[in-house]
Amino acid sequence: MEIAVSLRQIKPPHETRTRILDAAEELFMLHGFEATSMRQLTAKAGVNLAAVNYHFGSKDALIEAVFRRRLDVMNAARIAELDRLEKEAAGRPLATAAIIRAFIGAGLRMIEDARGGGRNFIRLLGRTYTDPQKQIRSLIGQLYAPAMERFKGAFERALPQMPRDELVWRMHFMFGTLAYTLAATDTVQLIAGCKPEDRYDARLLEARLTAFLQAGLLAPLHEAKDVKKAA
Amino acid sequence: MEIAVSLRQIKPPHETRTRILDAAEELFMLHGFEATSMRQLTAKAGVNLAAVNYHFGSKDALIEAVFRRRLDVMNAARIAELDRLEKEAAGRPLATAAIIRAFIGAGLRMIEDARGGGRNFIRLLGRTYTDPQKQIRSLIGQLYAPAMERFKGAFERALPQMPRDELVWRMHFMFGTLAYTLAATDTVQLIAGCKPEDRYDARLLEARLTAFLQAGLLAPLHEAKDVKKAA
DNA sequence: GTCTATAGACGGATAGAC
DNA sequence: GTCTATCCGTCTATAGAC
Repeated sequence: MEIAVSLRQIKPPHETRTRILDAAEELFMLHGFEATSMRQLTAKAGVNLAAVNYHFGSKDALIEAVFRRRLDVMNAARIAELDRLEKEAAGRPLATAAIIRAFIGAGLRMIEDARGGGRNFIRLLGRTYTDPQKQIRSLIGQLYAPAMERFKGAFERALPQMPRDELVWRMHFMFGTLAYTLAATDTVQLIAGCKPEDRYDARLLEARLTAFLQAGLLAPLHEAKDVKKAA
Repeated sequence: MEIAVSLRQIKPPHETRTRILDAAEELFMLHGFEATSMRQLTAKAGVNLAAVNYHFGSKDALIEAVFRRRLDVMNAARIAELDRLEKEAAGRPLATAAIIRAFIGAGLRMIEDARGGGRNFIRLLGRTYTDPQKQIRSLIGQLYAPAMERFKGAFERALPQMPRDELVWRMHFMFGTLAYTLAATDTVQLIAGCKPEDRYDARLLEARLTAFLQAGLLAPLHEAKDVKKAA
C-alpha cells in the first residue's frame, strides 16, 4: 500500500546528499564553481533541481560542504600520522623527510582513489588554494589551520637552527609544489611526453616529491642577509 | 567646429584597447574569468559596453589578448637572458642557480610593478596554470612552449647526469613552486604573521626561491629505483 | 569608433502540490 | 523529501543610430 515507504528503505536517507556531493566534486573539478550550474549538477547526480537548496541551502553552502567532507578526515589523518611518528621517536626530533611524508601522504593516497572520487577532490583542492574568491580560500585556510600549526611545530623541532621566517617561506614553497603537482595535469606532458600512468603512481610520486622537498627545506641559507627590511 | 576630431587627438587610437586590457587584467585577477562580467569590466575601464566586442570580438578573445600582451615579452626576456648567459659562458655549462634565476627573474621583476598592472598579471598567471578550462591552459602552454624547450635544454646541459624523466618532474615541481608563490597570498600569512611588504620584495624572494629550488633540482636521486613501471 | 537599446539564453532560488 | 513550474535577475552579444 505504502509504496513510498518501501522505496525509501531501498534508498538510504542520505544517499541524495552523497550523490549531490559526488557530482559537485567532479563538476567543480572539471569546470570550476562558477561554470557549474545547479542544473548540470543535479542532472549528473540524478536528483531534482530543488534538492540542492533543500539539503544544503544554497550553492555556496554546497561548495563548503564539498570541502568539509574530505578535508576534515584528510587533516585528521595527517595529524594522527604525526602523532604516531612522535610517539615512536620517544622525544627525539623527527627526520625532515618523515614529516614531509606525513604531510604529502594523505594527498597522494587520495589521488589513487579514482573510483571513490578522491582524485577529483585532490585536483579540485590543489586549484582552490589560489581561488579568486576570498571566502573560499578563507574556508580552506580555516580547515587547514590545526594541521598547519601542528606541522609547523614539528618542523621547528626538526630544524631548530633555521630562522622562523625562513621556515615559514620554505613551508609555503612546499605547499605550492604539492598543490600544483596535484592540480596540474598539463605541464609534465608539455615539457616531455610523460607516460600518463606515471602521473598517478603515488609511490613514484612520493619518492620524487620527498627528495625534492627535503633538499629544498634543508637548503643552505641564502647569503642575502644584507637585504634587511626597514623596521 | 569639429570637436570630435580634437577629442580624438587627445585620446590615442589604441587607448580604449589598453584601458580594456588593464581593467580585464585586474578584474580577472580579483574575481576570475567567469565571475567578471563585461558590464563590470567596461564600467571599470570607462568605456562602452559594446567596445569589447568591437575591439576583441568576444570575451574569450579578450582573455586570450590579456595573456598574449604580457607573456610574449616575458618569455622573450627569459630567452634573451639565457642567450646572454650562454654567450658569457662561452661553451661551458651554466650553473643551475643561474638558469633558475633567468627563469624566475622575469616574474619577480613584474611583481614589483604594482602601478603598471604587472603584479595583477603575475597573480592571475600563477592561478591560470591550473584553470579548469582546458582551452585556457592550452593557450598558456602554447605561449610558454618555446621558452620551455629552451630552458629544458639548458638544464640538460647543466645536469648531464640526471635522468631525463627525473629532470622533467623536477622542472614541473619548480614551476609549481613559482606559480603558487606568485599566485597565493594567504598561506604565508596563515602559517605565521609575515610582514605584508615582504611578499613583494623581489630581491628577498629571489634569494629564498633560488636557494630552495637549486637544492631541490640538485637533490640526490631517490632510491625508489625498484619501483619500475611496466613497459 | 562609440553609443543605446534590446534580443535571447541561462543563472540561482523558491512556492506550493504531492 | 521530492517534484514541477516559474519568478526575476544577469549574462553575452548584436543591431542600428550617430
